[in-house]
Amino acid sequence: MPPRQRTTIHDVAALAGVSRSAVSKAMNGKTGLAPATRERILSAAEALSWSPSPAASTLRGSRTRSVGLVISRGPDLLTADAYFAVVIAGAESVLAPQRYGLQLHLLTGSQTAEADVYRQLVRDRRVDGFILTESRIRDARFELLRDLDIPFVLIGEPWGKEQVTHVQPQDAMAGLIQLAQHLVAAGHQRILYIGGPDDFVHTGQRREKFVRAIEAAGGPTPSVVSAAFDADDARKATRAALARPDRPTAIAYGNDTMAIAGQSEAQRLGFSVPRDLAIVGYDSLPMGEWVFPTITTVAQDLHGLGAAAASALLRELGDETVSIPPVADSQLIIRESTQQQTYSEPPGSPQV
Amino acid sequence: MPPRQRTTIHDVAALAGVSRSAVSKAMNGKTGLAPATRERILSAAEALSWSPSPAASTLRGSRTRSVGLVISRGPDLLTADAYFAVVIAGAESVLAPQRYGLQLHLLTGSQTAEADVYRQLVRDRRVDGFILTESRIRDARFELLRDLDIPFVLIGEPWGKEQVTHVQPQDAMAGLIQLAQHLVAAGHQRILYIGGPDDFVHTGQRREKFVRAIEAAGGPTPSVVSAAFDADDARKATRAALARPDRPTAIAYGNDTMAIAGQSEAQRLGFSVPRDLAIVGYDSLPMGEWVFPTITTVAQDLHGLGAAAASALLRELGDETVSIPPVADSQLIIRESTQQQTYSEPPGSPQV
DNA sequence: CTGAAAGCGCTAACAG
DNA sequence: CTGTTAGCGCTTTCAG
Repeated sequence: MPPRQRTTIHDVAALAGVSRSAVSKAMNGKTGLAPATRERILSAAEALSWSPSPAASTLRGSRTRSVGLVISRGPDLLTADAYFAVVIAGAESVLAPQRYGLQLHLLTGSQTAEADVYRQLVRDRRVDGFILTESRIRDARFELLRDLDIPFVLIGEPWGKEQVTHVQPQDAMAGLIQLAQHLVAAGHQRILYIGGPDDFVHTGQRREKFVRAIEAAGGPTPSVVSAAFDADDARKATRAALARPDRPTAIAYGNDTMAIAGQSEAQRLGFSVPRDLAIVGYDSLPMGEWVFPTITTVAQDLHGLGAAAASALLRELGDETVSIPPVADSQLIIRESTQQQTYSEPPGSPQV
Repeated sequence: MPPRQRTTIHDVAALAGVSRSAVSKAMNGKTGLAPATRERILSAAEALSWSPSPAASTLRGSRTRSVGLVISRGPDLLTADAYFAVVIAGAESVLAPQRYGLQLHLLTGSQTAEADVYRQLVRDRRVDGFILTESRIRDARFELLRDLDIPFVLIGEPWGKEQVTHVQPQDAMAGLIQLAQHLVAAGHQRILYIGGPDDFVHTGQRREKFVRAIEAAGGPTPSVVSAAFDADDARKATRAALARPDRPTAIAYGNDTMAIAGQSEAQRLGFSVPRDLAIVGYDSLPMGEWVFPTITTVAQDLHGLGAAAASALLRELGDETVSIPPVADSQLIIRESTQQQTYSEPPGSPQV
């Protein structure tokens, strides 16, 4: 007795009493089929629980039904920013129902290695398009992917005047305005912004928006410094800031990771948060709720961004039926690290 | 002028002056080729920077050159345990050089959804095998994947007497023994172990090993409780434990996430760590170094586990040439949360 | 040790 | 509106 045969387009065609090309058309939503016929084919496929073999379609020159996501970071930052997990889960939530897969590549190496990964993925026809995260200044990926002639969607705002399909929150400013009002209402006189590395587009934007929001709220113009998005740098920057006689009464960080590390460093130096110092982060990673005090932050709709990016990409790939889900505005989440009465005078030196 | 042709096996055959089947053999390491010929073919492929089209190979009935990793967790835990990122990076480090891709699926839903994902991935011939993480009690995935007749490798020890290929640290006990000696040397009289949920295999093992290690080191038999691996439960368990008159002088947690959340809760209750209470975690996630005090933990070679799992899977898939890299022993990392002089008497009540 | 030939399952062009 | 046909690029017998 021969082993059970894999069901193919042929079986479905036979069951529906049509030709294989009719089945193909039905499955790919092409025109040129009587609605009744299409219906019959679709239910035959359903009955046989058949769907086109991605390998065969790919070989034939059509799509892979798979999208690529390449993440390139130092090994530590990878674990640091659980950021990605949520974005991926969001993307998955639209990809899976459309029977698309996600090829993930986690790189800890150089930029040329990154380019090679893209190139190879395209050359091997493993993906139909890419989702890019973390928009960079002078982002080399755009040109590369255009050369490779493969669609892509960026999460975040592209650098400069680049014309690239991208998704972003409706109103990225919203949460920062709330944050500014919150800080100004608390009466902070000296506010420091410790931002991430300058090679990301969002870093500068976030910083500028923060400064603008504080000014708009009638607060003192914040001073700003840059760190490297990692814990070590955030610590150093925090220590330096707190050593100054005119030390800040509030520090805002470019992300939650830095805020957590910074807050710990302040505590280690003997400062009490939020009594001596208010701390705020950005992203609203769950982690911010596990530390003491819990960290006030600006929540981004990371899941929504992942879902929107995936949808936009599917549209680029020709799936006109997919609609792009809205991304929620950013939003202030007030937690313990800023829950304090009005600051009028700088707090006394901490006892160490 | 016609558009540039994709280079195929034909071009390589022509350049090397052999037949296409010879090229195929050379690329797949099959026997039946003169070493010199093989050499010539390989360099021709190199020169044209050609490698077999995965789609064509797959269609032909050979492999996909892609492995699957399905992670199934609540949305919060996903971000919580950056654990995965390291494992994936480790796997990638062996997959990429072998030109294998990784299909990632992040699920936040039910177990039946999980089974469907496996089934579909296999049916669509999207992967050649799977890497499984987080060995579970009565793990249903084994039977499913055996039914689907697809190879897989488990990270961790399988449940019960299951015969499944798996990878694990050489000596998982090593770090716990060091930890026990460390705690016992500090003179702790009452030690509590707050473990993770009972549906994972490693949870029970870790707990038992910890208890055994403490006893072996001459310490007091620890009491144990289970939480849900998430921050909320860890907090609750911690609060309950600290409310008792015979509260512990040291709490060991099943992972760093819980330890961080637990430590914060203790601080919120007014306890000073490590003065009133020692805290230890497990995993050595970078996050443990960002909080104050930094968390003593047992480091696992997560990257090594990912790499070993990927290698083992490639071997299962017939790539006899890959060797399985060693996984480092677990190892105690002493940080601030246990750096304290000897405990003789229970500390006084904290002032709240 | 090598080459010729068949076909994996699908899609798109074209003829009916 | 439907059916026939010709490959996509590769691997694998099988005969030389």
